[in-house]
Amino acid sequence: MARLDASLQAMTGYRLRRTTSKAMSRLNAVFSTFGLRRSTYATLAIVVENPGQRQGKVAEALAIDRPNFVQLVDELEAAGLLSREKATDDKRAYALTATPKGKKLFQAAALAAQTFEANLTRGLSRPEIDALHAALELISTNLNCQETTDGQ
Amino acid sequence: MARLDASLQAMTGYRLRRTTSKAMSRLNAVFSTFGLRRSTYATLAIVVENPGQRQGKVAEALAIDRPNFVQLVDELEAAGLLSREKATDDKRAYALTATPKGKKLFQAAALAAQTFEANLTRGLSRPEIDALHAALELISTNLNCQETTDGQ
DNA sequence: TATTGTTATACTCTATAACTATA
DNA sequence: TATAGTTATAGAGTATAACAATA
Repeated sequence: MARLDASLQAMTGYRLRRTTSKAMSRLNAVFSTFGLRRSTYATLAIVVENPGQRQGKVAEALAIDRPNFVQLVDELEAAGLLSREKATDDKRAYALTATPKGKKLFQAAALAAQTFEANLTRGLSRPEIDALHAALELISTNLNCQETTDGQ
Repeated sequence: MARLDASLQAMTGYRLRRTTSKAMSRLNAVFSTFGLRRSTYATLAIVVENPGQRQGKVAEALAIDRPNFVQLVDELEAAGLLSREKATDDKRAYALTATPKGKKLFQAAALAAQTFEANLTRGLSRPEIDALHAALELISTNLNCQETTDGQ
């Protein structure tokens, strides 16, 4: 007998889960050397590249529920990596901006992330990586549409 | 400006995470109609298809830490879906076997899982699905090998 | 000594209800 | 009344140390 999970391996969902789980664990290890996790790195990435965006918009872009995002921003702010500034046009809202320290840390972490990416996709050609991304995109789209078709 | 996470989208790791996260959430919803979760379904699948396997071997196949697997088996046993039987050759070990009720529930849940799979991969040809699986397999292999090469 | 299953524990991620201050 | 950010809380998944029974 080969693998006990032979029939599960036929399912894309199972393969996605197994591969992603392992990859995310390793990626967290990469970021931990910078005092970051995947979520704080991703937050920093968006804030560095989109200065002044509102907190809620950043949370939405990352598909993180707003209540959970509050503590992420707290953490990054406490570490001096970004700052909350009152939005001029809406006193309820905060605009997020990366500090110089935050930008610098992000650049270093991004380099490590790219090295990780290269190791992750080693053996895949550029067209193969593009095809992988396209397949994941299509699956994402299918999942969005399923909201409607599932209930029938 | 397009998407706030534009640069993150260039990374396979990020795409894997976003797509898989959404898919797993939906898959849990599918299994919940059978009183199952992904983990209990996967356990049931292996036990149905590999009767008499030891608890530790099943946990290992699913990459679930043994302490965490105990409560999964407890749950399935309490629901009358599988049974623990003392292994004949090793008094420490338990052999897991699905009950008739467990087999029946698994068959029904497996059908729902296949429907979910079809919706998930809608728009992908069989060769494209195979290529996706191969890419995920290669990435998994790369992740295993990185254990060695990362530290250098 | 090492291994199987177990207990206890803790940490992260995720999800929801409800509050406040503004709009 | 709705929205932005917040607080509190609860559940699932994950990870580790340590124990009893057995090998």
